Amino acid sequence: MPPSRSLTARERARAELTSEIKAQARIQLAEHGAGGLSLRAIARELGMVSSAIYRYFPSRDDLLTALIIDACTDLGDAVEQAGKAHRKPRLRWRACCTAAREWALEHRQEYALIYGSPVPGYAAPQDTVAPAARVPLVLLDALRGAHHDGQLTPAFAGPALSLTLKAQVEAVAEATGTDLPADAVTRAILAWTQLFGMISFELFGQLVGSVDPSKPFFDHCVESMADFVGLPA
Amino acid sequence: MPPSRSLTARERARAELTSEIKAQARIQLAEHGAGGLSLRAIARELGMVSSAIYRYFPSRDDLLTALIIDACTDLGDAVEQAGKAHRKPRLRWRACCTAAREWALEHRQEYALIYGSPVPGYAAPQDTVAPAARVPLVLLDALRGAHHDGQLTPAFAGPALSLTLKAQVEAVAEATGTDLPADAVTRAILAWTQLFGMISFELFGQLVGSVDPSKPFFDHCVESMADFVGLPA
DNA sequence: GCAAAGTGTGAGCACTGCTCTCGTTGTGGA
DNA sequence: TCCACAACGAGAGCAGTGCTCACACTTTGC
Repeated sequence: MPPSRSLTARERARAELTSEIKAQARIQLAEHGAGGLSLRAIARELGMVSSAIYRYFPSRDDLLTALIIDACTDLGDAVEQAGKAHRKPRLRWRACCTAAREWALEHRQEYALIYGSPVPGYAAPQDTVAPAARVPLVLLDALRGAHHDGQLTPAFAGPALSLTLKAQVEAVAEATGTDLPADAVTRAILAWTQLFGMISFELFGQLVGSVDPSKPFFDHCVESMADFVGLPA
Repeated sequence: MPPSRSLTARERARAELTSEIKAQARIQLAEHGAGGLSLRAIARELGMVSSAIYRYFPSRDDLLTALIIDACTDLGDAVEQAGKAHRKPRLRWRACCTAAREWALEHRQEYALIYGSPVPGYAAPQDTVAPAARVPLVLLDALRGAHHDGQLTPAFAGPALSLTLKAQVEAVAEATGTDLPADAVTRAILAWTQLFGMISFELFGQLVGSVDPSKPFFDHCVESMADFVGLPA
């Protein structure tokens, strides 16, 4: 009975098996995609009976949800870490975008889990919203750096914000604790959708007939959008 | 034995049943999503035995592929028709973008089929590429209209195209038979990825914490991107 | 008129998610 | 130290799936 020092044997075993299941699930995910993920196959591979899995995950969808959350955190870590490596806002922006794409290329099925179509009757709305929000936060942070240096100068004025949009965006700014003007936040969200639109198109094969391989196009867009949001060269 | 005038009774029956199957499939698709599409359930609903379906579609994936192609054509029709309703390039651009979003909102599961994660070990690459290319073609066409009037003036210069990208984009221009400069085509592709990135984010629930409901944001982005590609007001 | 092709039937295989019961085993309190 | 209890794994079983096959029956084209 370890009072504070650690977990009981059973708890350790549980934690270990839980992550073993998830690891095996990730393997199957990479091989057969989200649709081909089978609890029975995982159990078989782990040398246990299928019903035992249900001691750890109440249902297949719960396993999927756990994988989604893990994937979000993993992607968030990758992007955050890439951002931290640079101080100059534009370099930071570049690094974040590139890191997102590279993570996606290395974890195709997990990316599809997060940004593809919601697989079941989509199970996981709330638990995944916080970890999924990390990437746009990092992008906003790059903008904030430039803004504080007085160097955030959008490439062109652009249309004025409607009242509803302005209110929404100001709520976002408040929630994320940023002091960027509504206009800049809006541009950042636009760039965010562009970034993941581009990555999704590349991964899901929508660009095959046109700009494929897509790295040159991707790099160009990252620069274009950096100009668009107003990051100094 | 109708020599030229029409199809034989069997052929008519076949065509009819084929589309009945697809219709029932679309119903199930809208209700349970792509993962929940069941051949047996379709057969049951149509009052036939499940194995009979295989006379019409060799496999579940083939049915899915047929649905994807139908969805692409449907979306393409909607966007093209919306485009045709306007002569002024910017209005045309607006109409196309809005039509794409509205179609997506009205056909969520079918949209997910086309632009979501490739469901199986993705089955359908070649047959779907032509119909899927129609939307970007319509967008390019709006640009072409402005270009011919000498009114296509991008909002800012933007980064220069790398050699590889330039070559790729010129190949796209040639393949689509447009005389737009490489720079304009690149901007159009960027806008295309932004458009569908935004729609996907809205449909797949990525915008819930931020700009939701998304119409104001969508409209703003459409205008922003119209400025970006250089469409005159 | 008749062989051939097309079509619906029903049984069956291998697989899935999930539930339930039944022994076993580790846990924490008395 | 013992013991009740919770957690756990095993195995059978249910309902559902995609898909195949041999079998009848009907339409087609020569």
